[in-house]
Amino acid sequence: MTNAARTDSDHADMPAAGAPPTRIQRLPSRLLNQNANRADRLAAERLSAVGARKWHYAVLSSLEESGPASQAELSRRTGIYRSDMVALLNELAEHDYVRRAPDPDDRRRNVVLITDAGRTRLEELAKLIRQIEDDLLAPFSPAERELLIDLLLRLNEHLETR
Amino acid sequence: MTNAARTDSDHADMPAAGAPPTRIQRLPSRLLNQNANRADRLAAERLSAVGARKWHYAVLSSLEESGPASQAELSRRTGIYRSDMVALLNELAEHDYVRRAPDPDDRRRNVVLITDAGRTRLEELAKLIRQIEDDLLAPFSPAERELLIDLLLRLNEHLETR
DNA sequence: CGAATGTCAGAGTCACTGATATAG
DNA sequence: CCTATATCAGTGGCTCTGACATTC
Repeated sequence: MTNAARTDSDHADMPAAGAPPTRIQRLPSRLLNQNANRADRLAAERLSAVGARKWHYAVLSSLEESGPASQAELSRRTGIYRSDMVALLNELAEHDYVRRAPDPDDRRRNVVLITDAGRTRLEELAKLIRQIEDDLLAPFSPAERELLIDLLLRLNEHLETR
Repeated sequence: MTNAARTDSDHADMPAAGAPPTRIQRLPSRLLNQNANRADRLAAERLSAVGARKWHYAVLSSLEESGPASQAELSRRTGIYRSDMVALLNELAEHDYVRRAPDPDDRRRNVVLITDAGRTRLEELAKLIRQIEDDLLAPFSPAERELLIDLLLRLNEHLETR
């Protein structure tokens, strides 16, 4: 009735793999969730090995790609909430990967800049991320990867406005 | 620097839509997450209007599609943890959508069955879910929907084993 | 004045762990 | 004896809300 040799508290009492997908397994929302969770775990595992989280990469990457920005602007770019950005930047600043400087033109703002150490860190994380994404998409051909990303981008755009 | 007329605490300080995607916006793991969250919110909103959650549908659907099962078996089918299944079944049983009967062949088990009321509820939820998925995938042609689901299924299979 | 910024404190949800009593 | 089942209690992470002082 059950399957292989697994002790009690494994993952979530896994199904008998290889079976044809049930109705709920074909639900896009479910598929998205399951894939997101698994991809996240994979990424978190690898990144925690170097003491990083994916948000670190997101922020550093944005700073390098689009230049310095206020925290609110960074928040917009990355999709991370203003309120959560604070602690995140604290983490990055502790390691001197970023620096906060008061904006002379607008004293409400901090200008956040990436440091040299931050750039080095970013390269390290970028390499890791590339490996992770590559493992993630291992079963797909380059064309399929493009296709998947494109579909997800379009879906994202559609859901953005609800 | 900012965009339209939005009060302070909207969503997450949204980006200027329509811009070309940045590096991080093209990351599959990020795309999956964002889409999953948004799809979830959409589903939760609609389902809460009739006092349901997506897990209700998952369980009822599984019972109808694959027949009665023990809680552990249901857990395997749906991917919901055994420990979370308890409260979920309590909710469903309160409304008499499912019933727990002791399994005569194995007194550790409860056999969970769907009731007539449960079947009616399932139909109601299935209709809602169809609408939700339809809205979710609105921008895609039928062929593209199949494609997306197929890609996500394959990805899921791949990540299942890590 | 209304709106944006950085910050903090906390809610709600979800995946997940661990332990226990009971039964195979 | 080891394993499975149903159950309960609790953790950790993440999204998200609300409020506040300061500045535009």
